[in-house]
Amino acid sequence: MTSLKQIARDIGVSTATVSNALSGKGRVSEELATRIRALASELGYRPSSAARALKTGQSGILGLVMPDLTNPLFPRIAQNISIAAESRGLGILIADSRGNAARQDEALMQLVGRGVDGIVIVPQKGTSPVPDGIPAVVINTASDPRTTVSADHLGGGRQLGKHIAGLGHREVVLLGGDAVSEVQQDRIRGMIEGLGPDARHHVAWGEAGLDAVPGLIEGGATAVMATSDLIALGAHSRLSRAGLSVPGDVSLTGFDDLPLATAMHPELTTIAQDVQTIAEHALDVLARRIAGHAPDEPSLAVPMRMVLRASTAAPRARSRHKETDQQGANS
Amino acid sequence: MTSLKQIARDIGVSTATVSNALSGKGRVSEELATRIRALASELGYRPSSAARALKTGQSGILGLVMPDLTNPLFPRIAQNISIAAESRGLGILIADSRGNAARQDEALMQLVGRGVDGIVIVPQKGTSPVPDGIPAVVINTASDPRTTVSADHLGGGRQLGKHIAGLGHREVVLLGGDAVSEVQQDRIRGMIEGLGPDARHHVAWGEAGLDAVPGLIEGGATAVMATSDLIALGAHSRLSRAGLSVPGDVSLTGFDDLPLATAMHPELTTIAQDVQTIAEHALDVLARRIAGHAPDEPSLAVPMRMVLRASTAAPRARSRHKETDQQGANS
DNA sequence: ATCGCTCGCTTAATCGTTTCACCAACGATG
DNA sequence: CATCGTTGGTGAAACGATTAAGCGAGCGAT
Repeated sequence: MTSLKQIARDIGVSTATVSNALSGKGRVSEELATRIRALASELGYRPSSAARALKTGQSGILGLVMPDLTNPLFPRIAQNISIAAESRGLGILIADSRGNAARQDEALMQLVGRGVDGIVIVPQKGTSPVPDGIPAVVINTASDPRTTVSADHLGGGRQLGKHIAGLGHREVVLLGGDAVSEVQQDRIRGMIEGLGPDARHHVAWGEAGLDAVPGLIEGGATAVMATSDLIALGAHSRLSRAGLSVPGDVSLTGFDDLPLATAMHPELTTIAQDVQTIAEHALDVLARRIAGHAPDEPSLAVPMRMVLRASTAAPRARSRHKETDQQGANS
Repeated sequence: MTSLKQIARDIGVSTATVSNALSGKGRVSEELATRIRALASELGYRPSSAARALKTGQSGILGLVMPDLTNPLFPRIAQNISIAAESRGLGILIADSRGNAARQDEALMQLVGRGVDGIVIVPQKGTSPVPDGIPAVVINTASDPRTTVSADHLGGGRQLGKHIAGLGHREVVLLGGDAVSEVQQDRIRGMIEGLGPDARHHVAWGEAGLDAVPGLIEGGATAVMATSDLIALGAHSRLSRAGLSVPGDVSLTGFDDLPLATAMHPELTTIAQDVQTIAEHALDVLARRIAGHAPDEPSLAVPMRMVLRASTAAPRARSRHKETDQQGANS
């Protein structure tokens, strides 16, 4: 490894001068500076990040705590955080908390121990860790007061709900995967608001909820809104199997705009997070916190973008409309 | 931040003694050692990783270069690498090369610049970077000579091929996403070998390939084998739309056992990579390379595990079997 | 001729840890 | 009693970069 000392000796100046020449900070004659830069690049000089971190107290590395990388949405966040970090000259050290709240805290401490300058947290379902002694931002849902930035899940649900209601649907199945997740609760709340008071809705969760879908349709519902594209796919399969076509008999919406949304036929109407904006904002705030400013900023909800595809349409006029056979509660 | 010096001053010994007591390396009386450890944990002492890295020349951090985090398979690899690294006391610095070969080299250099001890590379399609001056391992496909460890894509294809042939299928559509990818080529080669000489096959690529599926089935094929679950999903949708049922009319297989494989109905027969073993092996080799041993090890192909689900069955006897209408070439 | 200023560079301290060489004390040994 | 080995510790030099302070030289202004 070539060090400042090497270059300094070769050229015949002090290390301070070399440092100044390369960083452009002190006063160095232009002629000498170019000579130094030339030699540095010729020797393939790379400053030791360890030494720099030791001296400056900044590692230039951020920690990223993810609940579970295998959930298809999180990698998108990870990728965008990573890109945003890179454009700021920062690196990303990831820690996967593997769906476990205890591991989440441990991961946090590990990152701190490795000397990261700040931490981005996408918390486990139901938790909101508040790390102390280190700048951090939290990406979750706007309804969580400790969140720094998030997609506007509520508003996203509202958009989809309005879309479905606008098509004329008056009885809708709302399908969630996990009732513990605040994100999913927000999405469903939003959908309900968007549907408005004139539409009936049935909320169903998990595998059992999926299995209940054909029955609910038979009971008069004309649309299924899922809190994730994956769940929508499950619903679609069950509908096909029951002989119901999308969007002919049933309209179907997802959430997140995963790759599978376009792999399905019909392609899925869904709603996409603006992950890039979220990542940018998160890093902006984090940078400010690291710099010591802005101890408390209001949390930001980034609007979601609806992606209209082929899985939604106006409800088909039914021959026999069972008004009475309503399952589930209106809440 | 509490430093060794602090503790040393508080207890009244030298920093060397504190360092020895905490690391258990030098000779320190048991009584003093416990006293030091007690104070250290009381003050919440965290050794400065920067200082340690500077002194020892080892950062304890590995770099991970990924082609594209949004591809659903890679996060699984990332997660397992991250877990394997953690159990070895190492951290993972990720770099996403965003489907771009130039960015891949750049990411590599960035990681080196950040002082990582070694690098794990999952290369872009068609590339095999050989970073110089730093220990590295490559995860790709066994047919690439520069690969360190990979899933046995060839063998996996073979297993699926045998399964399909064993069910009695004699005319099969092989569906790939991207002909440039060596991994997909290996998978298809394996499938062909597994099907054996008695079965006819049609190889088709990409979107156009997907659209050709119903026609090929009409022409007499009774099974579709895709090189990825996502592609299988696309095929499934097109089959349903054409009025063909799975597995009644057509058997369907995927690759990778993504979450969507069980979200579909029928659940998809597919084949899973043993990502954990791959990650473990990769890190073992990398650790040895970092330690300076084992400059060249034979590349390892980790067997894949077939997951039999509901999307495959024996072909239904056809009323009119068009022997002649064969599209595509047998290679 | 002298003062003060800027320019261009050097000196040296510092970040926190690790590690090697050395030393003092002390009991055991020949 | 001189010698040896062991125990428990200290001192100090690194690792590589940053940065404040200092210093001689040249030069224009007074």
